[in-house]
Amino acid sequence: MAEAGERMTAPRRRVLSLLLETGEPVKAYDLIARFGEDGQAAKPPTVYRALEFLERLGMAHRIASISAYVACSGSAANGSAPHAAAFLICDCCGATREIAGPDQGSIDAAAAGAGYVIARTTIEAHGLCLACREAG
Amino acid sequence: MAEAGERMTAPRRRVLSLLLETGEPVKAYDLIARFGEDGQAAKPPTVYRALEFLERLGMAHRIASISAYVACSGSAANGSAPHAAAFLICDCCGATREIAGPDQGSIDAAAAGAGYVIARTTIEAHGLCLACREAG
DNA sequence: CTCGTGATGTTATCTCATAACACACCATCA
DNA sequence: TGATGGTGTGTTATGAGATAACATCACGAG
Repeated sequence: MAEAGERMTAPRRRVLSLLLETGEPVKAYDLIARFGEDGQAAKPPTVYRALEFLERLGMAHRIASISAYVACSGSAANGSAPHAAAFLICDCCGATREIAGPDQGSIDAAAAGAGYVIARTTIEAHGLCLACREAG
Repeated sequence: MAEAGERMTAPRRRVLSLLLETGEPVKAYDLIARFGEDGQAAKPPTVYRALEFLERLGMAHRIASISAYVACSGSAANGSAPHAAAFLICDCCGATREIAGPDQGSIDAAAAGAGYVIARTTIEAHGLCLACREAG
């Protein structure tokens, strides 16, 4: 997966660790604030560059509709290629679940009909989770 | 579609008009800059509020991955309900096509399995359009 | 006419993200 | 072993995207 010469360095590992600890989508500036083990914040480019790296390797995803980042819960975390991501996002409490994307093939087919070749697809489904519906 | 008491007022009409004129995704601050017929810019909340209204009625979509807005090219422009949106986005030239989303039912089913009820789904597929592939 | 809801105008500020440059690390190959 | 080139990091500064809060206005219902 990684291009030759790419390394899992300390800041990248640190950002991945923060994403994994959290388990839910995290804002970039939350990562920046929590970056230093000693409570020291990082500079924004440090974290954004790590996020770009992790996303490129399929170990993290950006959820654009809420401007947040999350560790990949699928097979990519184990070293497979970057993959299509699909998320269920609760608009009430923010709880987010990554699910299997529905039929990447149909998107590719529709794209081919329009002349496009697709590299990455993100599906973001907003609604309410069970707990928030029950809470009214 | 519209809630009782909601009106298509002048600023909303103006923003929709700008979106329709453009035909491609437009940045919010481009709308702000072009808002006045006389070249006067609008204040950000004017345009953001109009965009929120248009999106709520299914007449426009936000494409979060590129922070842009586009008039809906589907049936919603004619007055149907807000609908799932799917976009093909060229990472090279920015050309964007709205396509029929693949099987909203399968997303709803997957969401139900996780306890979620989905209100809005956006699919954003990034890749290259035909022209950009041919251009190398 | 008056009241309530929805819409607008305005100021200020907040959050998100990247450009640009200098320097450090590390494998490799002469 | 030391020159080299790609990759990564640190730092400063700034650009871009979006919203909070509050005052005022427009309009339809009663």
